[in-house]
Amino acid sequence: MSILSFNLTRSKVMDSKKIKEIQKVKDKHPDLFISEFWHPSIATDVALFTLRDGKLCILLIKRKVEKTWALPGGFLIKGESLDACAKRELEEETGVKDAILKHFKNYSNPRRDYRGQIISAAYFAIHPSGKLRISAASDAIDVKWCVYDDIPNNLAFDHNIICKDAFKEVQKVIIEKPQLAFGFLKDEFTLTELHNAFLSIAGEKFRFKEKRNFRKWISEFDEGSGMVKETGNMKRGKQRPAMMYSPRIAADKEIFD
Amino acid sequence: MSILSFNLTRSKVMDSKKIKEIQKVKDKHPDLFISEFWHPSIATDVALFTLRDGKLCILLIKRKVEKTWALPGGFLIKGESLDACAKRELEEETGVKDAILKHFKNYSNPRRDYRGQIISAAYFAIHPSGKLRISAASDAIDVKWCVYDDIPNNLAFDHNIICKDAFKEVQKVIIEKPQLAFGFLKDEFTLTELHNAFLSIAGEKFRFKEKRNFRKWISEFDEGSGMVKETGNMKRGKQRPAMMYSPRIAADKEIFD
DNA sequence: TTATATAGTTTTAAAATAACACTAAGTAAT
DNA sequence: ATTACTTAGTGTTATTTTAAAACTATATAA
Repeated sequence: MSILSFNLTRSKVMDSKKIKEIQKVKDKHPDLFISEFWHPSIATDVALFTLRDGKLCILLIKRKVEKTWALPGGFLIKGESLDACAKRELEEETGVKDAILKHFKNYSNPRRDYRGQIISAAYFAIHPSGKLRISAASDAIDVKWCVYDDIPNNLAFDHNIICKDAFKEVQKVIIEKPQLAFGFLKDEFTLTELHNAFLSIAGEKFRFKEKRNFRKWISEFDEGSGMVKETGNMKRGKQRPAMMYSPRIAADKEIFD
Repeated sequence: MSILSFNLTRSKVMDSKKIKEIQKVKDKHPDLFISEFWHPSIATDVALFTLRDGKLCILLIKRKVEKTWALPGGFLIKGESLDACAKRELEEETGVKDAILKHFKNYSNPRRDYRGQIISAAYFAIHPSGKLRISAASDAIDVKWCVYDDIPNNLAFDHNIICKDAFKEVQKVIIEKPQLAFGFLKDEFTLTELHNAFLSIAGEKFRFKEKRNFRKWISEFDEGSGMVKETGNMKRGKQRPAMMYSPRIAADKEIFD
């Protein structure tokens, strides 16, 4: 199969200079060009959520090429699973290694990306804001936390839709698997902080809007043994100190079976 | 170690040196990356469920090459979305055009298919058994309905796992969105048939095991307007005739938002 | 006519949820 | 030191939802 026939997968016609360039890269990296038949590209996109000052925020990067804000993400590497790809992309762009990360939907409209047919396996991720050390990655010229309600409506590709779907998914999952809330918090937290996490994410959809009902539910969770345990430490601020807690049930990936 | 020596069979994520090397090539030839670099193959697999004599059954095909039973499915065609691919494959193999069809998980272990790195977007599908006209498709030498509990444990690739996951997903969805049960039934049905559908699929997980509680729930569903409506017809058998009903809420794809 | 099989109905007990108001322990200001 | 203020923390009751239980009705078959 000649290199020219790869053009069939592209809308633009290449000039001879470009063809030479391709040939060079192909010669140098033959195993990256093993494909004989047409395949789509496949990438992962990650909607990373956190809470900052009680507000739900999402991580956005500014794309080098299009100069528009977008979700972090990137292409699958040979020999890699999709989960590993999402984890790697997240690590590369944010330094986050231990986020809760879960696939929730594929986006495969053949015209969703102007560069060609690129299937996106979309993930949501959750991390406490304190631990983040965001570093602009190679294919990004800027990175920022964006309050969820203030997401610009012109994100790259279909990323506005992905953001909305990801948020809906997080709302759904936090109600089905409340342990997910720990993902937003640090190792130790007060019950008020935990309650606020539920209210910030699920809002009206969360059953226990009242402090007392919430605390009762938390303490009776999982056959009465409780969802959290006291750490013995107190959080001291300008008012009455609050008991601090840590999860009794792990918040990591096992909550997804 | 160069990119060239990267081994396809290794499951581990590339180390940072390799990633940097690849990134360099990507940076140097950004527009080549999409269509020219290595891509995985992508396919859809469909777990098609139905009820036969009150028993949950799944459609299996016998693969021409490996001579093993497997789920129907196939490769994505250029310009096609994943949903369209799953729908097409299902139509080609079973003649079913109007099944409920939903993606639930990706399978992307790089060694899941001996032929190479093939990502599978797995779907579950639901259809009443009466309407099926199964026809052996091009890459299958046999097709059959298999009682779910009797699935052979040596299905092709990771299809045993996909079957289990699909079943768990159907159980979960039928409880969250009870309209899914209509997918197993014909246009008209009795309340006993509807009840049996819930019990056959969700079993112990279904809340309304008792006839009277089930009927109350059905009639009060959706703000008291009821989940079904009488058609005026009666089902006549060897015993007392039963009123027939049809869905008041559509069972089609809209139930998935 | 009688036996049998499935259709169809109502009430009560138990459990889960929702609604409700006050006391406790710290800080900041006077 | 007293007072005002802010957040932490706790029990009880009404309401709603769910679970569990027995009997009558209508057809066919023998």
